[in-house]
Amino acid sequence: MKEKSTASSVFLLEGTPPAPARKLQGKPGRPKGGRPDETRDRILNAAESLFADRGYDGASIRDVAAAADVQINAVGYHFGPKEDLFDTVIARRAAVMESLRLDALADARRAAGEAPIPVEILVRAYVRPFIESADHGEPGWRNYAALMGRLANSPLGTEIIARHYDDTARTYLCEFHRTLPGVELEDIVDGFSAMVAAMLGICANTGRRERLANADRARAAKKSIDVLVSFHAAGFNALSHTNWRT
Amino acid sequence: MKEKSTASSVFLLEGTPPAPARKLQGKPGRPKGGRPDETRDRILNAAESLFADRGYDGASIRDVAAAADVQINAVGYHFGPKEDLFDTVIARRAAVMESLRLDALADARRAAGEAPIPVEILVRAYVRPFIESADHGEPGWRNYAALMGRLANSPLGTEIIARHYDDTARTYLCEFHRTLPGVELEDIVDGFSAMVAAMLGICANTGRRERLANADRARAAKKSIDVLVSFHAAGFNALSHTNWRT
DNA sequence: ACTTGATTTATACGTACGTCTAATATAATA
DNA sequence: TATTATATTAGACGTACGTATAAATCAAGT
Repeated sequence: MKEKSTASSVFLLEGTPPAPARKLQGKPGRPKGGRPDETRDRILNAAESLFADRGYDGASIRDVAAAADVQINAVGYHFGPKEDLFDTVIARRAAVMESLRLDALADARRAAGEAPIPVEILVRAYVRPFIESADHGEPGWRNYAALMGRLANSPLGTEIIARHYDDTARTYLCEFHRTLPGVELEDIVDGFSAMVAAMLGICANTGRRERLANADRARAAKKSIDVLVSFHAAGFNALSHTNWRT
Repeated sequence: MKEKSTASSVFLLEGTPPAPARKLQGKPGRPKGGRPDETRDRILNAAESLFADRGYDGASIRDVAAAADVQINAVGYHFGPKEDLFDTVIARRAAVMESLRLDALADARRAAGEAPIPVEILVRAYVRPFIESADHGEPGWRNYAALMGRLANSPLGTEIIARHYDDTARTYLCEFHRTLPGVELEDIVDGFSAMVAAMLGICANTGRRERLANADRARAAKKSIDVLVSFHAAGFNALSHTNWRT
């Protein structure tokens, strides 16, 4: 296995420009005008899409290799065992997403000054990067969002999510706590979990919402975000107005 | 070597392991005091637990058979192909759950008379049977709840959920619509989806909520239900007070 | 009592899986 | 230029998978 900085891969997330003709040669050995980073990204994109569609166990390394148009062993060569490939798929976009969320939070903090950040702003700052990326980002983001939704309630996913997303979640929870000082942390966490679950459900795009609403197509991302924000901000506010001593 | 050899039979005879506790006899053929229904339930319970832990592809028929203490082929004999086994696992509890939910809705309708049913009552009627079953029902309900959570955002799960749960969902959506007449159906469906996602997230018991709240153990089901109901009822009410003009 | 069907054990088949090794050709480096 | 490192092709290994078949044994109907 080789050790390599992920900087190039993250950079390539912005867009894979040329899409060079593959299968330049059927010969073994390092290809002439080879671009290893492009190969790595092709494998990661294929894995992301297949993991999203079929799950970790349902997507085989052979499937990934075929979709990426590489030999089977190229996958193991670049990413090691299957679990490492999976984690790499999650990690490269988790880093981007968390940075977007922290940026949005920093903006909100700047706008609020010393005052608590309004709940609506907090909710929007957390969910908007995810939903918008899944909607207008490169197609990979849509697969990634579906994959995260599928992972949400699984043991494997929980471990990975903890590793990549808990830090930012805690940062947000502190802000929620500051905005809602009378609410117990456990209740805030329940609301936060509900918010995340709803966000993932929207982006999973299973078609159930459209079916139940008798709609012929998915709503615009902007409307989804607005409804989600309004709904969950009201939920958070209700936590401080409720007396649980029933 | 296609011909069945006698050597293998001899090997198996001398390799007979110590008889397991449950095995009344190691002989082939229908067992003496056999209870086929009990065998079927054992297989379904084992499958339910393993599908919940490892997912559809991650749990093998061999795993299920071993956990149920039956031969591999007993599974296929009783339930057919793997997909049919999976559907049977879902179906048996879905029928019970939907009946509990429709009962709760009927009670609410009776209490409300001709008036709209309050949102809090609707939310509680839908989520309480699920959360309570997962909490103090037979242990299989906990596995079932975890399995449903894992299924929620997956293509396979979507198809199965549609088949078993959409009818009742539509019935509830009608009531929500009656209670919130000024709200578009699509917005109500968004709220309903958020509610279901939060409910499943609670019952999936991944431990993330406890970790983020620095809690050492899960909250009581009653408190979870109360928070969820209060939170989501407020969310639904916000849908009618919001102007989506932008 | 006899026959038929149901349920179990035992075993096998063909395929797909994740991983590994070897060979080879280019890139990078000294 | 010589040498090492890297990226690719090709093939194989051992295991596990879902499923199928045969035989054995008991239950149930006649």
